Amino acid sequence: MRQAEGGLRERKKRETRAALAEAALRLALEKGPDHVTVEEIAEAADVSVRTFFNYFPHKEHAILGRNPEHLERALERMRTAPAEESPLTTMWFVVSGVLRDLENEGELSRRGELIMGSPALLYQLMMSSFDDERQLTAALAARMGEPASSVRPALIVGAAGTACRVAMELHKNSPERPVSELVAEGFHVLAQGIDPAFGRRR
Amino acid sequence: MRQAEGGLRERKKRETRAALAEAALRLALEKGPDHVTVEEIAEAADVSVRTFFNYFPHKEHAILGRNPEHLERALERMRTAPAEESPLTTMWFVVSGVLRDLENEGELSRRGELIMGSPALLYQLMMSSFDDERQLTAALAARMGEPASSVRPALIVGAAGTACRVAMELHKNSPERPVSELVAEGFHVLAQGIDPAFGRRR
DNA sequence: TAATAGTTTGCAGTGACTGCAAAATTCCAC
DNA sequence: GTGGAATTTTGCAGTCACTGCAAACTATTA
Repeated sequence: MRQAEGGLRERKKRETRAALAEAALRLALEKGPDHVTVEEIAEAADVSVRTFFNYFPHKEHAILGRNPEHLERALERMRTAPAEESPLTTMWFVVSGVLRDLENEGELSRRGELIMGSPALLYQLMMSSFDDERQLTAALAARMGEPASSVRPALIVGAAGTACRVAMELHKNSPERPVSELVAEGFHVLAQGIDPAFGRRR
Repeated sequence: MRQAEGGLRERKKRETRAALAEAALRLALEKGPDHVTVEEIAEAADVSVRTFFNYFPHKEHAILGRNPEHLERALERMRTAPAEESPLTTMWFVVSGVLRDLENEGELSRRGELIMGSPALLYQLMMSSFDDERQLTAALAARMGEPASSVRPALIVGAAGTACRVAMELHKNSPERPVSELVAEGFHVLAQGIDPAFGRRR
């Protein structure tokens, strides 16, 4: 019988994965993401290099240590949102949920600057974000009763992501403003219209 | 005396660069971006592999073959925009200028689907876009008389980029709608407010 | 035409990543 | 417990991207 949770095998896999992610993050913080080799990470987690690649497709993925639960919870939040909630409001709750998750795990401060300081990491983060965006867009379009090919749902999800990225970037230069505050401001600007005078003379 | 344009040396450099970019694009279209090796590209352009890396930092950069003139023209457009033009309108002209440039070069159709089909290319494009974004943001913030740390200019530039990306993605699934039309729709949605009901019940 | 400055190239090396097949480990039925 | 099935780990060989270095080459210019 297949036991997905309790078995020794499953537990060991979780442990190995966690050990690799932890080692990757620690070493990246210590030595800078570009100066860590997969060999070191594997060694620190006490497995072979080959095993590392059984768990993660590349170094960056391990450092990012993305938690698949976040996306699941985000999609769940979207599915169960009250019908009368407007789309960007839903995205707002989704995003703040993820931010809260990250803060609870202490990951936000720990990984934030690391990511923003490394093109390779930012790139991989966005890469995996695109997958998420696609799923979120599909879910949001469904919620809004719009076809998958319409611009608005995709733009809402994309712009929300942009607001997060911009917030992280600005936070890097103005650390006194917390990310969540910057994100909130971004959402408000988006909501009201980024530029009401568009196409007209102001 | 330094002669930046006419010299044989300069011309040869331009030719080599063009030959490499052309070979990279042709081979990527032929065999798929992931199945081209730098060795093949260099061979097709009749230079050594090492020389390839003197011109481009990585394979993707050569395939993208980004034209630095586009950014320059974009920044120029922004600098010379009439004072009474609203920020997103300025971005609109900037973006349509680039789109027109790309269309004139026949690059849009040729590279568009290639890029959207390859994660590595899309990431690389975005990465180089980030640099552009930073410069555009700075220029736009200056134009708007806002500090570099404020959210709105960064969000306008970022959201404009998102509109372009979303347009490319949607165009891939609905080729009958031209990219420029999708971009235009995106800008209008952004301008009016992506979600006027944000934070309220609708 | 000779010195100089800039470009190309080969070479050696590091490091990411993959496929394959053998070895080790866990699982499960008996 | 034990044995065979299923799964995971590992080593190994190999490909490819990319870098630094120093030698060979080529255009420039005095």
